[in-house]
Amino acid sequence: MALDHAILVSLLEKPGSGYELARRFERSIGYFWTATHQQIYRVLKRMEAEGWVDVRDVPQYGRPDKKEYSVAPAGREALSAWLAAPIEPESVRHDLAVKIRGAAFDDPASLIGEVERHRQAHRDRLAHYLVGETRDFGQPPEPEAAGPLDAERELQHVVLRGGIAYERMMIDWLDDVLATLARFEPGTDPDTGPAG
Amino acid sequence: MALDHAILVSLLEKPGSGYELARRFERSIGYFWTATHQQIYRVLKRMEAEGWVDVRDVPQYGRPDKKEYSVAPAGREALSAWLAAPIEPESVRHDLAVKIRGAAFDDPASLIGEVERHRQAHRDRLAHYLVGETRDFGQPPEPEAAGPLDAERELQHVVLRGGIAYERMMIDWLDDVLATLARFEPGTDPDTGPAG
DNA sequence: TCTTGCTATGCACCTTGTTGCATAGCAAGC
DNA sequence: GCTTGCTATGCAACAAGGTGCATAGCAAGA
Repeated sequence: MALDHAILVSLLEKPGSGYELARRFERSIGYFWTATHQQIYRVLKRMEAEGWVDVRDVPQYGRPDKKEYSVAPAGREALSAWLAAPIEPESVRHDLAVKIRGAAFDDPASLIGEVERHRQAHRDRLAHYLVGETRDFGQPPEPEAAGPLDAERELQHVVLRGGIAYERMMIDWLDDVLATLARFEPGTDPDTGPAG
Repeated sequence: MALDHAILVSLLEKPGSGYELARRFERSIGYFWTATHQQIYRVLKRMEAEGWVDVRDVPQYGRPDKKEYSVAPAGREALSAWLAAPIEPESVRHDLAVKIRGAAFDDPASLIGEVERHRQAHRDRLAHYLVGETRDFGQPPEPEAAGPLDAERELQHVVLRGGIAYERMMIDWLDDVLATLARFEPGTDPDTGPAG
């Protein structure tokens, strides 16, 4: 299970509470791994029991207290072991591709609106990534650290570049899909005919 | 749940047994939706109980008999309803991206072999797609059917083009990842130091 | 005062997905 | 006769993920 490891990586990048992790999973990490706050709290509890993370109660003023989690040595070891073990290339699940092939047995043209909606979502996400890239990686590292490479920064950047490449590819492909769908007349259900 | 609908689409393209569907999910459909034979048999059973599919016992010689499933009218309606309902853009889960960001806290260079393995898997899949594209879509549709568009064929092709674009994007990105990882010295664990 | 809304944590239940195993027909080879 | 291997279907148990709901502190505004 990689949710464990995604949380460990996030906590190594910066310790935080379950709530804060859930916010991160709506942003940066969430671009390549999704999780609800329920899953996160559950996994944190289990990892605490296994000694992978340490907890610290943090009193707060003006808002409820929180539990700040950080990675324990056993957690680092578990992450190292996972990094060293080979994993299978991801198994994809594209609902939209199922819909597109399914549209052949319904009305292809009626799918155009849905595809446009997805295209817009990918455009929005791309724009968001590009803003983040300029903000976080627009300038060269830090003025004083001209020598050694900052692994955390460089690797975060290459993952972000992957996200950007993915969104661009998706937008181009969805344009292709739209052009293909547009070649069909509305109401061309192969079974019920043009009249529905 | 889209597995139901993926199975319905596959059965509309061609009726078949659970076993045959499982084989398809290792090939064409499996490129954008994965399922084991266990899931398929379970879903087929449920869809049969709901009247979405019809079953026909097919005696076979030289091998065990099979049950051939086909889509019933209620199944077509369920598929139509799903096609008309908006879905959320997919939630991605990229283990490899978690590994890449995690490598910043371990030895980045030690991830090179794993990334190369994934790159090769994507090259293999791309080659496989391209062979299939030439085989199935290399020639224009059918000589006699020069008039109306074949929705099933065109939409299968645009989905395949999406798979091809995805694999090409991944290969390019993994080249970028490899170039990035190569800039780190082996054994540069930020905590244990170069000596390990 | 009451409501709204954000922060913060968590339980219970249900659905999905995965793993391991079991059964059985039939063919081919040793 | 025995084993191996492919076709074909399925159960049981478990792991993972998702939905709905509950609780609670605190601030701001109607």
